[in-house]
Formats: sequence, C-alpha cells, structure tokens
Amino acid sequence: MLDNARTGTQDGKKLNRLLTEIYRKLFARYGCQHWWPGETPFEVMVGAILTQSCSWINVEKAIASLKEAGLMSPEALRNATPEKLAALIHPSGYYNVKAKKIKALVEWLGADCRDDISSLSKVGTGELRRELLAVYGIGEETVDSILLYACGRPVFVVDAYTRRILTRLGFANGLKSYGEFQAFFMDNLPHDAALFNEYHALFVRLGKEVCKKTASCGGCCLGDICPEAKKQSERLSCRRP
DNA sequence: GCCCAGGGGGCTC
DNA sequence: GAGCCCCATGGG
Repeated sequence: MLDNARTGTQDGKKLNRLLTEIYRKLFARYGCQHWWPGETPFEVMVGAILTQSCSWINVEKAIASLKEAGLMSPEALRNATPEKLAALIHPSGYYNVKAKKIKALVEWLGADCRDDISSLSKVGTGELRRELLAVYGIGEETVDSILLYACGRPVFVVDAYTRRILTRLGFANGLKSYGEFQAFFMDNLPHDAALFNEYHALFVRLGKEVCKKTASCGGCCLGDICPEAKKQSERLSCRRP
C-alpha cells in the first residue's frame, strides 16, 4: 500500500520509506483505530465541529444529546433555535460559537446540496474544500477532517498531535503552516483515503499516550526511527507505552 | 487552582 | 502575515 513514493527524487523515496516505517510501527503497536467514530457522514461533519479544541469524550456527550433530542439531521438542526442547540452541545465547550458554526454548516448543506451529502461526490476535492472553508467555523483542520472522514477524500489531516510528533521526531525543519505540514505527508505518500485515515488516527493515539506538550516522545515506539528521536530517547526519560 | 484537550474567528499592528 | 485574545467545559 505504501510502496510508491509520489516524488521520484532520492529525498522523496527516503521520506516515503521513513513515513512507511512510522506507519508500520504505529500500526503494529496500536492496531486499527476504526476512525471516524460516527454513524453517518453528517454525524462526522457535526463531530468535526464539536471536537474543535475539545476532547472526544465530551463530544460524545454532545452528540448523544443531539440524537436524543432528534436533532441529528440537517433539517432538524436548521429548525432548532441557537439557544436550544447550545444547551444540547454544552458539554463540548464553546457552546455558543459551536452552535453558530453548526447552524452555518447545515445552512450550507441545504443551499449547496439540499442536504444530500452523497451528491457531493460529484464535486472535485479542491472545489469542495474551498466551498467548505468559506463556511463560518470551518477552518483547515475541520475541512480536511470532513473531506477525509465524511467524504472519503484522500486528504491528510494535520492537527496539533501531527505537528507535535513531527517536530519531536525532528522532521518539521522549516515546516510552519498547515499546508506545509500537510504537503510533507501528501507529497511523500500515495493518495489513499484509507491510509490517511488510519495514519492520522494512529498519530492521535500516539500523541494521547506519550507525547504531552512538555514531554519528549523520543522514548515511544518511534524512538529508533530517526537519529534525533533516538538521541532524545537516550537523553530524556519518557514514559514508554 | 492550574493546565490541557482531535480550533477558529476577529482584531490589531 | 503574525501575534493575541476570546470562546468554555470537564478531567487529571
């Protein structure tokens, strides 16, 4: 699955091998993560907004509340008042702004595809990404989560864990913007939605387990991936998974 | 009591 | 374009 680097250069082949090795080690360590935990593409979209700066456990509570209230559909959410919506998603934090964001999403769905998410498959990934980015509350990470997990598009999702792990492993030299981090993966891996899905989920799993903001992840299962990581694992004590 | 968690918008300079 | 501040709860 990972044996064809998109770039034919020596560096490209090297990075492809490195990223392949990271993936294999993480998969061997943690196994399949079965992401995204949503029953429908629409639920994934709503979850992508609710999870902004919030742990998934609280998102689950908010999603359960929406379902119990019978509001897990674009039409029902459009008809709900912002106050009611905010109250239901309360556990996920930032409930007022997130209610506004969900409202913006369902308004867009109604106007763009008459709530028929499957019809979005006819729209090119680039165009769909631009359209979604124009919706209030949908930024780069959220749009890529929606494209990958709700629409099955081969787009790599970059989050805080991705940046942190890449930085700790010493691969983030010069990478700064979201697009640069994303290109690091997308330029050096085959564009495969299933691969990107699992890769991102594994990074989050690793990040949660060993890579706290103030700690080094050099001692995790990727410790021997690169000299920098190895150096860190020798130099710093880090909880092993 | 403090810090962090699967961000994004708006404002200022 | 970069740097801040704000939005807010729940768990460790």
